[in-house]
Amino acid sequence: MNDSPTTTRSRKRTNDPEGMRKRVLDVAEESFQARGYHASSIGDLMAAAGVTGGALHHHFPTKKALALAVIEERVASAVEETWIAPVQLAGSAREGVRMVFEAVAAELESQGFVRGCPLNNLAHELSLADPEFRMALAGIFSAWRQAIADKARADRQAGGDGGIDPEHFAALAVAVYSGAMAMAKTAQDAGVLRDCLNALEQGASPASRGGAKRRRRVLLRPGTL
Amino acid sequence: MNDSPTTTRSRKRTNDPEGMRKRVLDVAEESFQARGYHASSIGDLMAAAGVTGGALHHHFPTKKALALAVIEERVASAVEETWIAPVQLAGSAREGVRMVFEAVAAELESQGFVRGCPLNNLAHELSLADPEFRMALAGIFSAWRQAIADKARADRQAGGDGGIDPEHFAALAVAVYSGAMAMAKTAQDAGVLRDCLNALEQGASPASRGGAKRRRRVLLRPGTL
DNA sequence: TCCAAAACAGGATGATCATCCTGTTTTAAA
DNA sequence: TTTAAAACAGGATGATCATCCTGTTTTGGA
Repeated sequence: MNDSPTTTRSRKRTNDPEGMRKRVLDVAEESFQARGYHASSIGDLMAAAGVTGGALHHHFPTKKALALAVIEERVASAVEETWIAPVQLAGSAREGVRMVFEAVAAELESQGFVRGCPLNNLAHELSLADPEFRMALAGIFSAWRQAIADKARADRQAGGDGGIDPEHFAALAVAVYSGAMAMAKTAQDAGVLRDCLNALEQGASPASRGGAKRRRRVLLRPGTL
Repeated sequence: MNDSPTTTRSRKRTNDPEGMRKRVLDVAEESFQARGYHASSIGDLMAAAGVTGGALHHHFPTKKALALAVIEERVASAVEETWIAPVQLAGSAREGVRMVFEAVAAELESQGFVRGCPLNNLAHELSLADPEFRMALAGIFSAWRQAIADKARADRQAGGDGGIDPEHFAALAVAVYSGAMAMAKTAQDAGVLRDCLNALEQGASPASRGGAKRRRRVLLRPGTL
């Protein structure tokens, strides 16, 4: 923002490597999410973070190293906070999934636009670009699925009766969320999250049960952004 | 190389605007799928298609115009051939979905690698980049969902018995496929497609508690076409 | 205090990219 | 045959990009 006064030579500099690294990661996480990896130039990132080329290069020698740090430190923790912790705290895997879907849908609707799932956004762009990217992203998907499967397994043991295979249920939950977010991002409408949750909870069978289903109102005006 | 009747050394050029346009679209479709939009340079595309800059610029003035053509002419028809037509020909929406999942899984397994869903790949990278991209991609998602919903609606009328809302079922099917393909691409393993299909067909319920809930009977016998 | 390493500054560099421009050849209608 | 537009060739151009390089300042032990 502003530097030293004009007349006084306040050339005092305070090193703050952790803070500077954090600012770069903040900006990179945001830009990768909004514009993607290839569309985010490090020049833009430098300007947005207020960081010089030397400083950025000191902390992240290459753009790839920066992206890897974003994936491992930010995307992973976003999945952890949004999905893994809530599911572990929920009464059951099924209920945890429902709560996350509803929480995300509500957040997107109040926010008014959809930028998509950070993990899926980067996974689509980078999985085939570099094996290191791919492995880092695959690990996050794996942890995500595992957390849901663990919860479902615990449910099964507590309830005594076995339902669907926990691993399969976890794969389904992650897939539905990922795909619904893709559609929500493209349509800029979070309503599809509710549609999918609704279908999931009704048994996912198109013609197996008569009964009441209700249509939910979409709060977002289509066509915005 | 003596196919020309005249032995003059005048290099005859034959204009083939449609063929040249097709070659460019072929190469662009392939590269956008494998590397993405931003990672595909038009220089690479020119070399791969054997086309000069002037010719490429004549047919596609900008890279954006080329991508829009790929989306509208290639991605849309890929979804049509892979999903819409098979679902319409299937015995039911549910069965059509199952057949597509299995066909894609089998193809990916024999192929040995996973490049992902063309629509989702471009949707993730381009939906937020440009409103024209976003609308073109949203239209394909919409047609995809609509085809499945129409089929499910027809099933319901034919069967008399009403199940889940056809629109919701369609959203779920597209979401599960999209998300499963994202995971398959990142893991480079198509097995998750089978996991998700398995979970879908078992009712998507992770555990039933103490016999309070019974597995729902599905109207359709397996194996009918 | 001294000094080496870490932290930071900021310009340089070469490569790459999408687009544009001028000119030539082909095509089809007049 | 004439002619104008379409089709194609291929280099030019300026912008952008990621990385590197040289130098300066700060920091934390010794």
